[in-house]
Amino acid sequence: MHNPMILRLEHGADLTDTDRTKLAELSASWHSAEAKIDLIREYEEPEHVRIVLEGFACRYKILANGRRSIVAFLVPGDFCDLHVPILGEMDHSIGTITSCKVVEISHPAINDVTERFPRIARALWWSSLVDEGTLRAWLATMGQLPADKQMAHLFCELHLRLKVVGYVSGTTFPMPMSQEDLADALGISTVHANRVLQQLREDGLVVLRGKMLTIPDPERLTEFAEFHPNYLHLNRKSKLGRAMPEEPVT
Amino acid sequence: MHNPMILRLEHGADLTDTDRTKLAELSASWHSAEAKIDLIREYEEPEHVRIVLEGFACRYKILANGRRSIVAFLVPGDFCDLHVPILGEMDHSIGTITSCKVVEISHPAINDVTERFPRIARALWWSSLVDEGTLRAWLATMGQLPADKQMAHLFCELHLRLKVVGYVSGTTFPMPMSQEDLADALGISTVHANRVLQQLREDGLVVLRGKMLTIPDPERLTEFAEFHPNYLHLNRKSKLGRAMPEEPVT
DNA sequence: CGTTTGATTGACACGAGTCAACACCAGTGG
DNA sequence: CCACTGGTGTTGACTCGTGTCAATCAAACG
Repeated sequence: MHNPMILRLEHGADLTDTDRTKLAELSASWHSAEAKIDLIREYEEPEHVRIVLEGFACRYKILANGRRSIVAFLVPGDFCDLHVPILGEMDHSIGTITSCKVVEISHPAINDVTERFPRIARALWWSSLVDEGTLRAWLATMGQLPADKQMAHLFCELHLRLKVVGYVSGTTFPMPMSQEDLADALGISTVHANRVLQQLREDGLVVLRGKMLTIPDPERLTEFAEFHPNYLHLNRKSKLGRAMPEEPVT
Repeated sequence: MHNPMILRLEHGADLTDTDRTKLAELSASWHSAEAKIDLIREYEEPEHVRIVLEGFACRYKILANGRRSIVAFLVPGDFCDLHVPILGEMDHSIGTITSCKVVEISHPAINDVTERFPRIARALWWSSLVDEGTLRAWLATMGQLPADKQMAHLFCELHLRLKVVGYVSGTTFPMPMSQEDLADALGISTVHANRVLQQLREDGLVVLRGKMLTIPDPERLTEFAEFHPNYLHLNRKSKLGRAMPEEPVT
């Protein structure tokens, strides 16, 4: 099963084959989105829930001074707007970073699924709560850690999240964010993002070639970043150490 | 109806009298908690869901360097750990700021209510999603705004949230956080928090006497802070302008 | 009343922002 | 095929917001 959404949701509930089949069915028809476009904008009230099946995107807000603040990265398998059926209006925008494959599911379809498939409902609930935990972790690191550790923390998180959906081979994974994206996510200037990234490379903590990032010594990076993955709540499955099949994905 | 939880949840769903009665029943038996103690600690798996009926508390994380990061303030009517039934382990701690009245509801009781009272279920879902929106707003302001605007933004938010639960009279409301609390929430040093707060007072943006904060000119403060309350998703009810009864609470 | 916690102040250091230039592609079009 | 372009990454010089350390003051408290 290569569907990243399903791979991820497995961590949120004990899915059955029936559940998986239903999820696969839901994500069968996707459409493409270009890189660097908005999928949804703040104040809109989207008609459906979207899932990123392939590619990278981000949640962001534009502040009054014109600056962009990225408040989350979306990787394959992530939901864009599970909250919309309840909240109505978007309180942030979602934009693609790379080109993406996106699934759209109507609200009625979501309601139907959550009513008929309680384990899926639980997994969606879990997914939303993990997003919340991730926000808390970002807030804590952004508030208290210097920029180099923040960036290292982000890389640790991406490493783990991408491993879950099978995008990591060895300790190498795609990291298509530009330095501006990183800067907007960490709340620093692009110039500073550049310097911090250089420092991490000089120190041998990360290797960045093309858009692929390699972590030569994950333990060292984890310690440096003060990264504690508990907020991702992946413990339902075995430790992830090498428990996940390492299937490189194009 | 003076129950702050109910006042708040009214914004998340169209509650009926039956719903309100049930909610009142759930929060009938509370217990007191002292100021400056932990209600729940990270890594624990609490047995029940807690609600702050009276008093102020905060969610926080302690980082490896020993610093405390406050990632949310809890005001009367807020839930402590709605997510625990799904996530299991806490990924942060909750500590009181003032003494509090706290309600504890067992997981089975919560499950029972959400199954039998769909509007309440929807309101709880809403509550959790608003928490998430608030985290996004904090992350954006913390990342991009200077400390003085951050603090002003926090005051605007507290003003509105407390107005919903009837804790605002005129434009004055309780603000019992110490400067250290504010500093830990904004990710700045206590010294800087002190100076920023002084500046806001000098500029006449806020008046702080005792533990009561007054906003002489809400519009001016809102503009200064670049505060957009859309992330609190209170629009279900009328504008809140003076729609809320102004009932000062001790 | 001493003791303690929280608020305030000053001097100094440093992380990070800003501005501005320049280098390095990849894509485009003549 | 090669200039031109725009996006991205890189670098240096200077400024400024904030942190740190340390001392003092004020108010709350047992």
